[in-house]
Amino acid sequence: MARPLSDDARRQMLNATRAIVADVGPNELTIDEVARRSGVAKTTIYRHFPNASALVLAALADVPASMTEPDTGSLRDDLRDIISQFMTLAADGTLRQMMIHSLSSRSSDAEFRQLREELRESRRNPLRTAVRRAQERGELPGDLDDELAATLIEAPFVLRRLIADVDVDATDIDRIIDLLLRGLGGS
Amino acid sequence: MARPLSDDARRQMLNATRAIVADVGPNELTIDEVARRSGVAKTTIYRHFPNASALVLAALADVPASMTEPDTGSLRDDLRDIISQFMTLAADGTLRQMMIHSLSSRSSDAEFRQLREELRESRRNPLRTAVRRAQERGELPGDLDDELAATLIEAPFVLRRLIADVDVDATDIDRIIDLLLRGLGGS
DNA sequence: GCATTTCGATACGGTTGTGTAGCGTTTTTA
DNA sequence: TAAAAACGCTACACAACCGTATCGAAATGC
Repeated sequence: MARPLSDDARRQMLNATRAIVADVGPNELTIDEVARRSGVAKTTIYRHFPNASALVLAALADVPASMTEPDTGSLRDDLRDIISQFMTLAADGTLRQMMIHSLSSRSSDAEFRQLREELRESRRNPLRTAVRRAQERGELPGDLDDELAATLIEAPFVLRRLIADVDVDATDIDRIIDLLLRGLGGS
Repeated sequence: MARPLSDDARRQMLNATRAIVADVGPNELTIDEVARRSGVAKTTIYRHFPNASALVLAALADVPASMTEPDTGSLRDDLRDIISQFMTLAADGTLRQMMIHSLSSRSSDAEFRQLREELRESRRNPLRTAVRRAQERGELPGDLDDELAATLIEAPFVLRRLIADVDVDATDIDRIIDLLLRGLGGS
């Protein structure tokens, strides 16, 4: 009937929310801080979202789904591509903070946990597919469990990038993939 | 000169602190809750410790250092032993909560970070040693980087036990170690 | 152009946690 | 046995943060 909710204000608060999440994580985010950083009044934020959880979920809703499945015909190249995508996606601190939060959050946050689960699957799905394709090509033994393989592959990268929070460059990726394929014992 | 600080009260509050940390983590721990669970008055807790951080550090001080280095003469058996030790140590939730906390904690907690670093090294040192011994025996190639190898080995276990929070039994350990040694590509 | 609703701003009550103060009681040292 | 200090208890001031209320000013639909 009258003045609609301002799209501009909405954008401002969502941007500020994303920045704060990437910086200190969803747990430490306060509405007051969003108001301060975005320049939007706190009361206005509450006109758009009922609480901080809804705000954070709206701000992060489109984070997953941005991973694509490669099909190069070579397992090594497929893995290289998937891991590179993941590293790019995790360059900003958001993924890391989301994971930390979903680990420590109490029971309630069902929706947040689901978001994090989508994220996990968007990372593991391409890995499993790549493994299965390699099995069909005879590059990998047919009795290899693709779930276990996906865990083994992603583990060192998740650990270094999301947990230890150290950069992983292309050289590191190549070395680790090489070891994974060959095994510690060498060819 | 007069009545000394009660050892009994100290034990009570440290026990309660450990229980709370294993349960909800250091971040969610409150002095009030420690007082409630331990039956010790809040004022008494402040007579023993200046703040919650000091209390938590005192309660967790002796957690690391409990890992021993095996030397079975076989890399596979050494790894089995190290990982089993780690799984036992991590069975109670304390390690997991400590890791989560050290990830999310703000700058300040330097001492806590150091505690976590000790923990990490107490896990990685035996791994590196086992790898080097295997290299000396000719079980592994001499040019293998033991830092990288340790990361590759520990990663899937840390990920499953501390991050995903799923149990890892002896069978899982054997399967993963087998894959690590052989590589995904099979013997 | 007029009613309606958002916007920014300030203020407020409620909640939770911190760390301290006061006080009567209990324990230990000297 | 007397001084000193811990103990438990209650109360308090302080700080953050939440979510709401109120207000004049600005923007929009009809």
